Amino acid sequence: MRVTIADVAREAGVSKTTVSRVINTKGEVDGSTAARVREVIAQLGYVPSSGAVGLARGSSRTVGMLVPSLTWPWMGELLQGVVDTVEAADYGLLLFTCNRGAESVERFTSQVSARAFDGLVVVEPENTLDHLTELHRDGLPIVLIDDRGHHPEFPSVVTTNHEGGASAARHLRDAGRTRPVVITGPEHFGCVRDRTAGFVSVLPTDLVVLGDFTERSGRLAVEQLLASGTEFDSVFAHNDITAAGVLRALRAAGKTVPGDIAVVGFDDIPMSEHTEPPLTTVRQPTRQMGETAARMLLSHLGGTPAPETPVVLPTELVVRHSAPPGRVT
Amino acid sequence: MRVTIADVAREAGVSKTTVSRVINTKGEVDGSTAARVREVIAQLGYVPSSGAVGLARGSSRTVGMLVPSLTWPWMGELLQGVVDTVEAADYGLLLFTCNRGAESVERFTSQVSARAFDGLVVVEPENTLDHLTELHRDGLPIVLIDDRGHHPEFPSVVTTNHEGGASAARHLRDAGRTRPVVITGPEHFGCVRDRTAGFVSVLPTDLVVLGDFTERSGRLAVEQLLASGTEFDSVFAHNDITAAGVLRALRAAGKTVPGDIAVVGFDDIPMSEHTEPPLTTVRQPTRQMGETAARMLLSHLGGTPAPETPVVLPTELVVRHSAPPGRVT
DNA sequence: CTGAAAGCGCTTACAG
DNA sequence: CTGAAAGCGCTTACAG
Repeated sequence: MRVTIADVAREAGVSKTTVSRVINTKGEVDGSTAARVREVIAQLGYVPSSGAVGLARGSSRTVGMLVPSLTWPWMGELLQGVVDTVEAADYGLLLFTCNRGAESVERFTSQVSARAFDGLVVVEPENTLDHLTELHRDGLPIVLIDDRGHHPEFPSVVTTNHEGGASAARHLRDAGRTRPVVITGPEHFGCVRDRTAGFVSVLPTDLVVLGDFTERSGRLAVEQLLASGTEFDSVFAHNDITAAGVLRALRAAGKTVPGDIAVVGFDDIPMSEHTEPPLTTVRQPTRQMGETAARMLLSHLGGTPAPETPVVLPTELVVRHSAPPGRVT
Repeated sequence: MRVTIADVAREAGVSKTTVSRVINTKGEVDGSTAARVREVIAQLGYVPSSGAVGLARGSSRTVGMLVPSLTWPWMGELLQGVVDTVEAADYGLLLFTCNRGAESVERFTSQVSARAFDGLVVVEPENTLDHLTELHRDGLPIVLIDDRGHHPEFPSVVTTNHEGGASAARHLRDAGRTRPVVITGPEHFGCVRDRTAGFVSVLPTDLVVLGDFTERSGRLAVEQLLASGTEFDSVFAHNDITAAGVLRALRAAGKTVPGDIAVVGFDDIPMSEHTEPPLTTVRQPTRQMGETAARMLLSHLGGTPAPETPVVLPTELVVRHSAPPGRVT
């Protein structure tokens, strides 16, 4: 059987209260008593039951995190940001995904509802939003990381999609490009509208192609543009995966980058350093967003009221060879 | 205050026992009684406390996972495999990292020791091995996913590193390559020794360069080989990141791939499809390894004894353009 | 400095 | 079909 605090107490010849005190270094305990208790703990291999601790203390010291998928290229950084912050505060992190349709949602519901955690960080909720709203109303602290939609009812962390698009446009304009193509993500996403709006506010264009954030959509878009004889001197893709497809299709068609066409992506995922040529892109502060969301949640748990408006973390243009600075000669 | 099972019982005019029964659909409950209870639950927004449930039931229905880093390129797949399996079994997943040296280990110790979970999946334990051994001896079920070391005392999941290396060599040999270079990872890793051994067992070579799994190490190795005038017609890199560096250095030096030099990597991370040219590589069944490890842990928790010997999942050669099949003409 | 006792929110024999 | 009561393993006033 599992060894409990009672076993330790008996073996050490003290009360459970005293054992609890030395474990939590709370209250005065005689030095030699404490030493003896610690010895017994080590000898018996005692570890407290977090369930019991949480129950007695009224808090689990655990936060939950709900993500749509763990294999998205920027998810690792985001997760690392959350985990680091949470662990530094001596909290645990309970991870959930909801990428399997209705079944996952149901499972999430039952698991999440078990209230194994004190608060929740959610990344781009899709079909779970209704449920989240309900949980939030019932008192569960929630922080969102979501560029795709606007959710004024939740505290959230976002990045500067509009300005990010604008920075890409300024960079291309300053390099002398005048005929840009924009390849977007799915148009119902808020970030997609913002990125496009920011871009065209600086560098207007009628060459806006609807994509879907896949490598294939970048490839297809370029192939069709070339086939139709459309003239363009640059591409702004709404994410790096799409930009990778753009690079590939251009190369296949014998176009040079950046000579014939300059290419700018969005995200700065790890791959983007290694494309050919390396990709100029609008960096999302992914890890920082994770850290910030976690910190907001933790301080909310600590009693600080959550900010009323979304916390905005700036994007940053990372210039590499696919769209170098200045005019290409 | 939080609403408890007692509140529900009072409001519904039944006992806590009855409420518990309808929640867990256990034992006979009158239909109309159950309906009323469910109504009250919904109305009050009641959610059970998992801490209390776990305490009463003697199990947390949660497994832990300890990883060195979340940003490694194949970690997403692995994690997804574990999470999917764990969630399908209605367990929760508590995530820990230990990438911050002694401090993390200590934190991990205290958190892990809190026994918030019934079992643990560990990916490449580094400095935590002693502690894990102790926990394991004290009765915590643990499953390892670790190619780097051999740990006969733990149940584990591994892949076929030796055969993977051999398959790369066979592929190059069959394509007529006779002067391969091997760029390894750090030599104290078991997987590194196995990959090299497998490779040279098929295609012996004295051109084995010590690398460290970074893109830079691939680049430097190629630059030095070229500078020294060493002749070679192919490269087997111990991971895809290194192979990406190899491709880059070759291109910079004006060598064609696969014309002058064929390149084979190891891992098949998402990036490898998008390198120039797309990378031929030895695929690790990363997601499957995660699934398998989780399944082993869960069935162990269910009472099935863990397998005595490591469970081996086969690698698979993925042929792309950096090393196409057959002889290059 | 130390301990007895109540309480955290559930589940589960046991009894009816 | 339903409920009273004990128990899960801790923490925390309260008393000494």
